[in-house]
Amino acid sequence: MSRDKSVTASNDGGAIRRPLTAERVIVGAVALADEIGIDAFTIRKLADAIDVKPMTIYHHVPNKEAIIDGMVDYVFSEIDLPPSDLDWRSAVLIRSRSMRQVLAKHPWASPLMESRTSPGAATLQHHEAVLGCFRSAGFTLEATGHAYAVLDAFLYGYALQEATLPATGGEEMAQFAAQIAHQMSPDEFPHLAEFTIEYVLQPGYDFGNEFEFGLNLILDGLQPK
Amino acid sequence: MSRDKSVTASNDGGAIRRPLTAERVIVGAVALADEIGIDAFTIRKLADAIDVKPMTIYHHVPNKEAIIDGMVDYVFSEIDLPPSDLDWRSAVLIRSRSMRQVLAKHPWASPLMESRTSPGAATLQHHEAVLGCFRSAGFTLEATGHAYAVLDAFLYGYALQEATLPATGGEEMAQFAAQIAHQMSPDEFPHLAEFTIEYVLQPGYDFGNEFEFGLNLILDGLQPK
DNA sequence: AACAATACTCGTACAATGTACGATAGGCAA
DNA sequence: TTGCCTATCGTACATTGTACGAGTATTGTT
Repeated sequence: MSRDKSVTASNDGGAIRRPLTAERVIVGAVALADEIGIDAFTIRKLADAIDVKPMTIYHHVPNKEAIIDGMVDYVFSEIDLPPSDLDWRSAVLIRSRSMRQVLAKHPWASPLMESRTSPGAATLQHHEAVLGCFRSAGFTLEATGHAYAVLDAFLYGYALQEATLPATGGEEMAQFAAQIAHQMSPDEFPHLAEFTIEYVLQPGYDFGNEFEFGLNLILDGLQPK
Repeated sequence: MSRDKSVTASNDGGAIRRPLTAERVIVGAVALADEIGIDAFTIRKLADAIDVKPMTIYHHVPNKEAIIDGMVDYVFSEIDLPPSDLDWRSAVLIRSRSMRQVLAKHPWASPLMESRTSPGAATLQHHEAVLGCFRSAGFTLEATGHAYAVLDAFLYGYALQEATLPATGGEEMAQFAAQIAHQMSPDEFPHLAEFTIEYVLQPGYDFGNEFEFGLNLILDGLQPK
């Protein structure tokens, strides 16, 4: 707001003022969304974050939708591809764990990733690699379709659930569950009360553990057919 | 549903002008969101849809967030609970299929249902019934936690995927896939091209079939422990 | 060196949104 | 009647995405 727009400053007053690029917009957008969430994410705040004025952004990107497309593709680019020199189970395990980690870092991403209709390059490369992993292992096209559908449904759904939790296993978690528990009477919801108090609120509980259980269950159920 | 709390049934100038209620707001909101999607859903459009002026709504509901909370709880209320007189597998199958159907009717719902922090009555009743179903079947608390986590991750994730598709198995579907296929060169993405052209675009293909496969795979992997 | 074309940056403005703040009108009790 | 409560609404304001065009810096051509 009150920044002196250095008309002077031959070398630009210390800060390098290289031209903005679409990529810098996207990277800044991802960082901002991580910080304040997708709902609070606005063009004006993004402009502040990357230190330009709002309308500058529109010279590098057509509109907000395109920014979100770029953010999604960026997230895809962060996910490790299944290594092609391993058996399919190990390879899928690796990319699945990586995907979980990435989606946990960007809680806003999961609902968007499956709902974009114009995939970027990284998105296509990702799907290519996963499909290739199954096909090379001898999965039929049908078996591949089955496998990919269940697996990704689980991964996206799990990310969705995990995104709600404050911080798995921590103090906030207990506080959160306790607040929920407070809203229900044990008479009306006996199983819910039991589950919350005698399981979720117990010291060792960590929702994160459910991931490996589910992932292994699904992988156990898949075969090349 | 068809409650009629008309204090005075006497006519009101031709059109029945019974007072607005919070429930009518919610029901109208769900219908409107089904029609135009959650992003386009605004208070003004909702007001038009239920034939009042925008600010009238705020006399029955504190704000837009509360409307969304109500919408989510309404969606939960539509899902069949697992019948308590069946074995756990059949009971869970029924509620899962119902859930899929309901979430397909309300494509905007899945990302919201897992991210609300103030559950309504129907939401609590739903979780109570599902937990009770597992517990009554002899599942330990831990096994119940595992089971519920995988299962719902799959259901929400599947709903997310299904929400993207235009209309499964139809003409639009093929058109959609063809458009995607157009964006990728078969040289760069051979597996993606193969999968799309020789499987997805094939006459008999219907993504909806993946649901039963995944659901059964998961149920097969669950046990009371 | 001069100058035109181009590439960026930004100020201003507008329509659409959520919603705060009353102003109103009808019903009912006294 | 008078006064109060409930439900509806008109107006207004801050916040959003972004169209338009005016500035400034950079580059290419001569």
